Amino acid sequence: MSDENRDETSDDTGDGAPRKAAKRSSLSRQAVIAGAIEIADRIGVEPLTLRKLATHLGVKPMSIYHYVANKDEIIDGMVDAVFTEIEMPPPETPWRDAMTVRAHSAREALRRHPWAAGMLDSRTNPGPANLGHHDAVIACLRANGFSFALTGHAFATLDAFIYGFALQESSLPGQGDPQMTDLADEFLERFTEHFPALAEFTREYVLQPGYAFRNEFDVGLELVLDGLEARHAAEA
Amino acid sequence: MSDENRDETSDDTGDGAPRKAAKRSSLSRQAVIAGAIEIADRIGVEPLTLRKLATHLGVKPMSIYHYVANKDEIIDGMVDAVFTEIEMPPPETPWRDAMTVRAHSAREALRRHPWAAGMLDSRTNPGPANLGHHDAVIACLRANGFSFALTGHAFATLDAFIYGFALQESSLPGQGDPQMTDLADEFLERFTEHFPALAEFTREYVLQPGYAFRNEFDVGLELVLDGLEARHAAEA
DNA sequence: GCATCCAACCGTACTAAGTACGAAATGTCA
DNA sequence: TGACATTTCGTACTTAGTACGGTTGGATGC
Repeated sequence: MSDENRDETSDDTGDGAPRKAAKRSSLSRQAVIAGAIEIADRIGVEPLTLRKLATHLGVKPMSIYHYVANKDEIIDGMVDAVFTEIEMPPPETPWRDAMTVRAHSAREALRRHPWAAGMLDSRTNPGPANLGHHDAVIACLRANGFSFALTGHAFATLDAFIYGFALQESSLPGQGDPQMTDLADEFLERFTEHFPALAEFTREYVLQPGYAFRNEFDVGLELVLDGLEARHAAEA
Repeated sequence: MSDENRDETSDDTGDGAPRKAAKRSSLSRQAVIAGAIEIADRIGVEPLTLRKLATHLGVKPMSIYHYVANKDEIIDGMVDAVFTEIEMPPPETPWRDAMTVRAHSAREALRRHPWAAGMLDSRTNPGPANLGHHDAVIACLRANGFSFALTGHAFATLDAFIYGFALQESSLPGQGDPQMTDLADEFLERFTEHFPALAEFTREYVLQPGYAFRNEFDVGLELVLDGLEARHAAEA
């Protein structure tokens, strides 16, 4: 359980460190994790099994163990791979724009990989991409004159919002799902009496054409950024 | 270890099926779910098995299936039981106070049951306590003059923040853990060069006496509420 | 060319977990 | 007390993770 080598296989096209040349290898740690992500994107993490992964990769289950120690290591790798997809806050950019970019990027990544949001707990050891991303975030805020304390607040609040939003989004039934309206009708019929406010809200707002939960992200983000901006101004 | 006074009022789950009084039942759906929560609080949800649960309840595994259809139903019940512990926004209270109360209460509940935060995805069907809680939240906001749209924004943003914060908190190493400092030292030594901003932030802020991540909750919540208040005022 | 080596790959099998099926146990009521 | 319903459990099947050791085939030294 004490792993310490998180360095290898960071080269993708084999240009950098001349690791052991692949002999008849069609497999690699990268390929394993990438394959696992493909499957998880399709069916979710919980139904992801090593056997399905092996089939997907065209190998037998035990072959996988040559590249990872166990399934947990695969999951950790998957989560960190998602962080790879998140744009860093661009340097030389006002903090608010930078945070907006990275927030939207994170949200997109978590939308491509809905299983990832719920994985953030129980994954106690962050990978290098995760660390690198947060390093960049902190550097950006500090460079813009944020105190340590305000940096901490911004960091915690933005991340909580982003992850929490992704979590909510991933537990929603498919948006635009044609049967969503059916479900909602059923829902309304059965629950109007018990949950009148919720029913009314659903009927008069959520079910109206043009509503999409995902749009709430922008508003919420602006709201948080407004709050940070006010505190930043007060600090100066 | 056989203590068996489970005096739950034998009760249906609100689905309308009139359950008959248990005859020699020391078990019940309630007891099953309560036991599962106790175990999950101690060891987490993933290591929770029906066999461990059965042992904990003093019965054999298959007995559990008389009260629940399968393990998923237990998990759903557990999540909804957590919502039971969350205080509703008190009526006849200004919205900001009401939201503060329920946010802190939710956060406490999710801290008592750290496994719950990550369970919110993949649990597509909300239970009655969940629905009831959100009904009360919406009712509170609407009664305070929030438009449907602003209610939606408040709802989405607050929940995202609360869940996201709980998620972050649950993935943290134990606060006050005496070895946290050791870990941090190790962390700093190894990562200062790669992640200078993160390292500095950790050294100069996180490791300072008096810092506790949980305090970030209050600041973040105020921040969100400030934003909502401004928009509410603009709406009037 | 050939023996050797070693990484890559896989066959087998063990353990644990969810749970189907039906039997056994036990309490209620006529 | 016996018929019956409810509750509990014994057995066993299936799938998953993975330990362990064997097999394979290209690169290397002779």
